[in-house]
Amino acid sequence: MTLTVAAWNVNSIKARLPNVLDWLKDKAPDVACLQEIKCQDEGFPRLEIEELGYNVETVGQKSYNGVALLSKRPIEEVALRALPGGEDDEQARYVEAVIAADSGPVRVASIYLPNGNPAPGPKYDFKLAWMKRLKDRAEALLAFEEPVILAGDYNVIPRDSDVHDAAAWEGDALILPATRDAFSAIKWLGYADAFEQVDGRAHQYTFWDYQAGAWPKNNGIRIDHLLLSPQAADRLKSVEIDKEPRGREKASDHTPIIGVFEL
DNA sequence: ATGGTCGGTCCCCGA
Repeated sequence: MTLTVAAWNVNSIKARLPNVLDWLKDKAPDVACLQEIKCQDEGFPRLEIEELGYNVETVGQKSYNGVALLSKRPIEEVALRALPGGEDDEQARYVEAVIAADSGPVRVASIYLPNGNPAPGPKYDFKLAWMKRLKDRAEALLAFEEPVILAGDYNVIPRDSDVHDAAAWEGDALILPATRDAFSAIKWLGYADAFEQVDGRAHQYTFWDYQAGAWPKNNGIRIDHLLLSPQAADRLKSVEIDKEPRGREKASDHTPIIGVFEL
């Protein structure tokens, strides 16, 4: 059996609801990790999404951030609603759950990694500290030896071939060497970037700024990723960036990435 | 080019 797992930064679930519902009906992913829902838990359009056959878990926040995890399969356990180690971190950026797939438990996290601009500065320090906490959690998860899919908006451009013009992004928190090093450090633990695992693909993007005609000019960046534990990477069949939602009216500035697993 | 984009809001801030 296949399990499809998607990540999509929707940039406000309320502003995006018709687009999100259309996309869920059309693509019907088994699991959808949403970021930047920009609402509190009680404001999330839970009923409309449950009607499409999803179990819904949210970690909401007023105005900013907020993540959701939607699953057609039963959610056995919500393991975490925040990354450990952030005693004074109030930002809603992480939810991790165990999904009951046909092959057994699959652990999925919906991740909204801090943007970090301007860099240097306190926001960039917060980004790097958050990435260290994510690395620590990713390392702990390897001990379970189960399929783990860390899906979301990482705000990291991994390679120069993941941006239309790397020079235009020089100095940005999404591309700085320390940002890439922190992202690589998670991969070196033993996690695979699902998209990079497929050879020969470059200059495919998941985000295009609303400004300056970035979408029609295809001035994009690839910052939404699926990181896979070995047990998930072994079962990866395909991964695609679904550009259709970005071309619609009232589009998010991000578009979904969808992984298909034999799980 | 003299603006140039959104979304959520105490009318600017974050992306």
